[in-house]
Amino acid sequence: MKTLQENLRRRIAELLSGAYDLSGIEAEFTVPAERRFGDLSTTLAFALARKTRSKPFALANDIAARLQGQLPEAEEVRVAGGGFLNFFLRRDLFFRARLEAQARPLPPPARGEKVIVEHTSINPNKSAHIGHLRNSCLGDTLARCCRFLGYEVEVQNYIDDTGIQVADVVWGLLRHRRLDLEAIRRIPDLAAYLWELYAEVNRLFAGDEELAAQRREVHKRIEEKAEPEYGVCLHVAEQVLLDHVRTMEKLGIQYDLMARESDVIALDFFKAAAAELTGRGVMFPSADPDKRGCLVIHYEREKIEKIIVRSNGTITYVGKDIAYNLWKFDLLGRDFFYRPFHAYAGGHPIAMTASAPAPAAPGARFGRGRRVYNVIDVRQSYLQNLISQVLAQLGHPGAAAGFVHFSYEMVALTPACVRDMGLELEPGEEAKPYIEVSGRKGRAVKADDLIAMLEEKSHREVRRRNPELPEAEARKLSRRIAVAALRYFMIKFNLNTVIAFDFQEALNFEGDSGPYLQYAAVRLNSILRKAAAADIEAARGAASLAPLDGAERDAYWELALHLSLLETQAEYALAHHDISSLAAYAYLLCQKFNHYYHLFPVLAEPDPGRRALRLALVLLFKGRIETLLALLGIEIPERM
RNA sequence: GCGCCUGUAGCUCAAUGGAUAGAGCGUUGGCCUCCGGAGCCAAAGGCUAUGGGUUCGAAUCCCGUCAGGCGCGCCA
Repeated sequence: MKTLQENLRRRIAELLSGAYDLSGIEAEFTVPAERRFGDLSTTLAFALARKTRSKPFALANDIAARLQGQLPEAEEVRVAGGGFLNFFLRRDLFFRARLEAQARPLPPPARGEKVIVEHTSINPNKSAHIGHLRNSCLGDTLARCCRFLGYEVEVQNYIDDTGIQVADVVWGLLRHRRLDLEAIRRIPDLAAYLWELYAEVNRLFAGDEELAAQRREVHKRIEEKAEPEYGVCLHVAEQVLLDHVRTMEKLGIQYDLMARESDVIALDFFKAAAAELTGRGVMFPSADPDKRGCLVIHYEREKIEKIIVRSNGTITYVGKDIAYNLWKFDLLGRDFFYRPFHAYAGGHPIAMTASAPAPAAPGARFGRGRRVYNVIDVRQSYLQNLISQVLAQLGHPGAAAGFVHFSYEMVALTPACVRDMGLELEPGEEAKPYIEVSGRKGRAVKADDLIAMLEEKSHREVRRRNPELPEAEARKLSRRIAVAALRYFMIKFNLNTVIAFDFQEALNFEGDSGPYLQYAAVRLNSILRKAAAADIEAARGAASLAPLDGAERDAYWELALHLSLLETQAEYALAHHDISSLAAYAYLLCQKFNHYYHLFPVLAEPDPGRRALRLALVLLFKGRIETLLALLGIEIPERM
């Protein structure tokens, strides 16, 4: 399809070049809402009319006359709706090309461009929650999308293992619960244990100066590598990180590199960045008396000074993040050391940064991205914009252009949902549209709990429909369905839509949901199995749509046309940062398919020509939906 | 105060400046004489918050107004 659109665009430009100045105007094609308008539509005439200040309708008619009969792909060009140029494709030719492409799929074009996707990046001090799931599902789908389009992709997860959040639970373990490292090592599900503890210590800290001072002291001792705090901190960060990896692996989400903040600090990345920043005058001593002794950067957008180096000489989060992001583009002149961290069941390794040469270091080279996607929620826009500004100020326009804050709105809880979870509402919160998810306040749905609920519901449904299925099979199937439901739910909304989390909606397996997509694919596979058993063969080669009668031909053609748009859709999703459009496309395809096979059964069709054509469409659909659902991280089960 | 985002069916959301604003849930009514009902068909439900403007064309772009959310720390 892509080449079809490109061919059309090029031919049109050639045919019109003598008559019109098309500079700055590109023919973009869309599929019109109704087939009677045509198969592909372009608003070229409107754009040209605007430019030349002429009437679009007359212009469109002239263009149509010049194109008529000159395009090998198009049967006819018509003008409608005041100036739309509508193309009616040569259907048999098009359909044969689709069958051909299916039989001999081409690998994606190599882009020769490395893309880094940073996602997840959860503080390693407690289990993951639903807010983190949105991040990871978006990030993973983005990474899959880049890979599908031919980019080399590296997935990084940034671990803030030195922050105050980890210090909080270290304080809780050592001073509040009075455990030693050995006792801490014996805690079975540490991340879940800390989930409770983190909320508890934050309640204790609130308004207690004495405890707040203790907390600062613990933080300081961790920074100074003093025992037992430092050892407990390392243990906690590593164990919780492994817990996050396990949680995400359930959803088919994998990482290539864990980048640790402690290594950014130990290797003094900021020193290299600071030299550049001061050299270029981007960072300078503040003239503000309140910020005496601080080094700051002027944030142009909001005309404020952001502190990068505190008066005591320590570096803020932003400072470390600037250094880390310079490293991602290979603009720092320094590199981490690396060590193996973990290997997935399939063999894929995760590396972790290190601050000294490691004995069994992985061979892969990390970083050196041409484009960097930071999947971080919208609340960090300010800091991400600042980094982008700094990249430009340091004389790296390419990096500034390739730096993308892949920003999305938060997941929140409705007041009703908070109450259902047995949690207290603060005064005034009842009237709010939604309430922020907070691990600190213990106000969140744990990712593992939600996954378990989805598996439980899915298991009940599976059991009801397949009572004879062995239990192990039923469990495996339930997991796949749960993953589909969750991943689809997390990406189906626009990025700037706040998800006001609702159990009923998240647990929905009907209609606009992941399991609906799986169901369509499962039904389709069932048809193919029965066709194979009955030795029915699909049409191929010089197929023509002629054996189909009117209504079916239109429905058939409609589906074939939409099936061809997968690559176009993926490119659109990436270019516009619109992951949800892929979910919508998948849903549209499955709806169209369900509709089609209800009207036009394959196996019961007596006419062999028609039957072979229908089967060819089912096969075409199978190929496309498998690819598309893989892009969304959704597996297609044998049955369900 | 400054910066960013949002307002669309009863609810939750779509709609790439484009043709008659679409889905799901919920409601009402139909459909297995079947290739599996996690499905299909149909009905009801809309002054796209509001007032202007730009455009051949506005839910979409611009300016006001109203209502909500997020960010702006020598936390990370």
